[in-house]
Amino acid sequence: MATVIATVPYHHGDLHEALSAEAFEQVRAKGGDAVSLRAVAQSVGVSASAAYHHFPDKTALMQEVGHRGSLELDRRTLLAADAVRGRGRRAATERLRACGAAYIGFAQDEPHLFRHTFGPDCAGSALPGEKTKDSASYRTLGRCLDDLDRLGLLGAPRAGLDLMIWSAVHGFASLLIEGIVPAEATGPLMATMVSVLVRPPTR
Amino acid sequence: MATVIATVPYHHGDLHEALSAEAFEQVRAKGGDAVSLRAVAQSVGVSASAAYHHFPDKTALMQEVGHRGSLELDRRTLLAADAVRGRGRRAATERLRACGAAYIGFAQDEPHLFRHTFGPDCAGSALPGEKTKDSASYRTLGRCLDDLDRLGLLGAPRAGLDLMIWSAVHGFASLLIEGIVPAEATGPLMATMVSVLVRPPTR
DNA sequence: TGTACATCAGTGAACGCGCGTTCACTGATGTAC
DNA sequence: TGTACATCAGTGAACGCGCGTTCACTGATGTAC
Repeated sequence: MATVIATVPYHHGDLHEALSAEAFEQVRAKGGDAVSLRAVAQSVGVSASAAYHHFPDKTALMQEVGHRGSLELDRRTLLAADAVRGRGRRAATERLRACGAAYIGFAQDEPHLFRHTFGPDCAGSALPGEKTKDSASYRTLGRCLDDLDRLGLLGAPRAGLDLMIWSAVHGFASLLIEGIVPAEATGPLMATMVSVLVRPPTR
Repeated sequence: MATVIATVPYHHGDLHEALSAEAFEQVRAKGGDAVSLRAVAQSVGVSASAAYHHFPDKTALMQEVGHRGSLELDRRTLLAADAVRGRGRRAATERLRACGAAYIGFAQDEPHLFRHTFGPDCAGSALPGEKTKDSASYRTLGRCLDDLDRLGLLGAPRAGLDLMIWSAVHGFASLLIEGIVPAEATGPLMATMVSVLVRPPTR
């Protein structure tokens, strides 16, 4: 019977990824302000200075966390929208509602991540080659509006609605996680949005 | 001719107020995260420990800053709404637009203050006897909607519109100050809001 | 196949910093007699 | 009117802390010959 001695290898393998993932997890759990580069390095089992071989400074690491956060938000909204099948009025309406609810749900489930992702340390400076403006979650909301538009259900001109609904959903999510607005208001808010945007059925 | 020796009095007069005002100013200029109790005390010309005769801890001081911030926001929105005179369709519509624009303008002019006021250090815990929910700026927006409603101009049921418009304005302001959405979009956003909420003139 | 060597990814000690908060203290104030 | 004294609002030194970042270094890796 051979004795196997598990050895921690001197070279990590993919320390960049490991640091980024650990930082993400710590931001998720404690919030961006409470995360230090030292703590992240320690959790990964590496000296703090090792991080400087992979990131120019702490800011860069934190920005990558923000990027991961927005990917997660994108994933959730897309998933919610795709889960609603059908091409009719009912489906298109429900899709918009579900997409908005998913956005808000992300903030509710992961408030630290949400704050960090849209906070001053991340938001302004998107990752190279990306403008946050055309984030996937924004585009997903837009596609829900397209569906409604195609069915002739929008009560107002299509242009500008993207931004309005994104603003409303984002603002509500922000107010919600700070306790300024109650979680129970989420359903009613999305209902109001729909009732304002979607023309009532002609019968 | 008498020589007047200006003496800094040992007792300050109103150190609570002075600290609060100085903290407000520093948050305004540098952002909440960059403000330390020590720096505030020093600016006022007092030892850091003196602050503890007036505030239980730093958090309490910062919360008071947040309160001042929301008062300023209230002041601006109210001022903007009141500046629009008249009782007709035109005035009511313009009043809503102006009120929303003032909210956004506050964020734009004082991003640090805006972030701090609605940030996790302040928002949740309102000052005793106050629920942030019925903040004056929220109520001012609501009164603009009331005006429109009274004229029969709302295209959707009145209930819920307050929250929707507040969310939209707040969300847009948040996205704006993080550079995610351009300042030029402010006008179009408010135009979209109006076009969505206000029934077109029957002619 | 074996060896010298350049390269890269780690280490750990140190620098320099500012922070919130506590503590024993002292100077000023105003009130009771 | 004068004085003793309790009260309150200051002081400044110290505690204990964790932080981001730099630096000279060393261990592992892989490639050229």
